[in-house]
Amino acid sequence: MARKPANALRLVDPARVGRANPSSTHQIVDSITGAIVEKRLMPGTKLVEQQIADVFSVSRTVVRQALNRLSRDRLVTLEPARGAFVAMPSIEEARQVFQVRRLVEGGMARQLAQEITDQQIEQLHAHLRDERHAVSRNDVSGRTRLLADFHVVLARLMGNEVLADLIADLLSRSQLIALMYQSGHSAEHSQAEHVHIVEALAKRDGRAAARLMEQHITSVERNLRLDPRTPDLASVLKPRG
Amino acid sequence: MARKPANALRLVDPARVGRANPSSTHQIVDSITGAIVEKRLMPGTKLVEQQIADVFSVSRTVVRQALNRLSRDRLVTLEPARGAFVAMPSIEEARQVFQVRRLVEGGMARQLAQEITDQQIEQLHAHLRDERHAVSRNDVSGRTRLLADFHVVLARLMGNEVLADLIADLLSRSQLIALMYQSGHSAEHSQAEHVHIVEALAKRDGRAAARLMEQHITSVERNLRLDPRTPDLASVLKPRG
DNA sequence: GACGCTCCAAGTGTATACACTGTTGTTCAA
DNA sequence: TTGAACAACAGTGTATACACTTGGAGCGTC
Repeated sequence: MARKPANALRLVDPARVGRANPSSTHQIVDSITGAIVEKRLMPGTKLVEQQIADVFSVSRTVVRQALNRLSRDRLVTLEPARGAFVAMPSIEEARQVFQVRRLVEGGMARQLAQEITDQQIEQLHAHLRDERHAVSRNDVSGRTRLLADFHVVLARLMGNEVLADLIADLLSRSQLIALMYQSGHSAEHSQAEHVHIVEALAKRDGRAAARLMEQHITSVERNLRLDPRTPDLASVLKPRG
Repeated sequence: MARKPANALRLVDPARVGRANPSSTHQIVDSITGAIVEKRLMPGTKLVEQQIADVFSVSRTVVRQALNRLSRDRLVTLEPARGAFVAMPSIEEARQVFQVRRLVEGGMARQLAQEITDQQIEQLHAHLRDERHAVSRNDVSGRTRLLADFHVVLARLMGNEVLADLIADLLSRSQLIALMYQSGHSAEHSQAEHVHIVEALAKRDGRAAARLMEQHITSVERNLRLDPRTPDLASVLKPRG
């Protein structure tokens, strides 16, 4: 391997070359995604390219790629010549996302009930156990993740990558929405609903599974403060009173 | 309008400034999308950045943005350090896309039947007329577009932008799939199925609308040559014989 | 004092430079 | 003749330079 340096100066750390590249772009995307989901970056926050570049010691080129990718995930919005901002999904958009989720996940539950195997049901029970532990331990970030993962796990059981990606997408949007319109939904409640859904699946009752899934999503939505009478302005301006 | 040149040298055509910017990136995306959908670029074709840059007289920077955007639409795949290629969706992926479409569009039809207005039904009839004309005129590209648009029009009637975007997405993937696995589906057949769907919607029969939509999508899928026994290799190598 | 204007700073959009990767073709030894 | 090592090249990945836009502060005018 020891080949002579055809070029005297080598600006890139040779150790990084050839490694399974955690692609700095991807790393930045993950970092910002995490920051948004964990409320360290609030909706509306401006994301200045150079600042991010400095943090990660890369050029703006890479940061821009990351921001573009984030904008396709709807986590940030890009305003031409003005910059990137943490997305602020509107109430209308929030409603639409939940409507689509009812449609997609309801249908998925109905179908899954018809083809689920005993082994897969056991997987779901394992997941429910994890959820229950996180909830009882009051592990907030863990339980949030697990409660969201439940939906992706179901999608994966369908063996349909396209569907799983789609649902993962809707979920990340849901989480931004939940964070923006402060969800009052209790984790215990969600967890209980998940249990009911799995029960219906175990009974191969597609009708019930679909209905419960739709109710569950509706219940999550209803616990958001999607009230047009109190526009975001209110909560934004209030603190100054 | 005649404002004095504050800066002696102005490298950008002033006429473009301030206009509704057709954003060169977007223009490139559209161009390539069109070329793929209209079969001028076949699946697997390598897209060399500099060549595209030359064609549009822009830098690789802009081209890379466009390619990134296209890759998120699944129309091109990016292979690290190797380049961009017109996507070649696998048979498995094709099946999954159609399964998701049945799920989403079936559910959409069911729901739409419950809330559709007379005026919207008239809109659909108008669309069906356009389809029929294009089919009878043997306007291939026009009818392809209209037959695909039918599904997006339905989505838009739901007044749900998120859903409409989702379906538009699935459709563009379907079109690439159709083009890759040479669809033998007749336009007349598709058109007739659309008519049946609209009839069910007009009767507010959600059950039937959903069933017909699912059958329609299945019928389109069945007419693809999704046959694992004849791998793409065959059609790719044949021309050289 | 409100309005408009000019100028400046911060930040985005695009072009270009250059290091690095992957590939192909060539040379040479077995 | 085959195959390995190597050299050359085409093309991608990233950094950087610079033009342009936006927003706002300072300044003069009414």
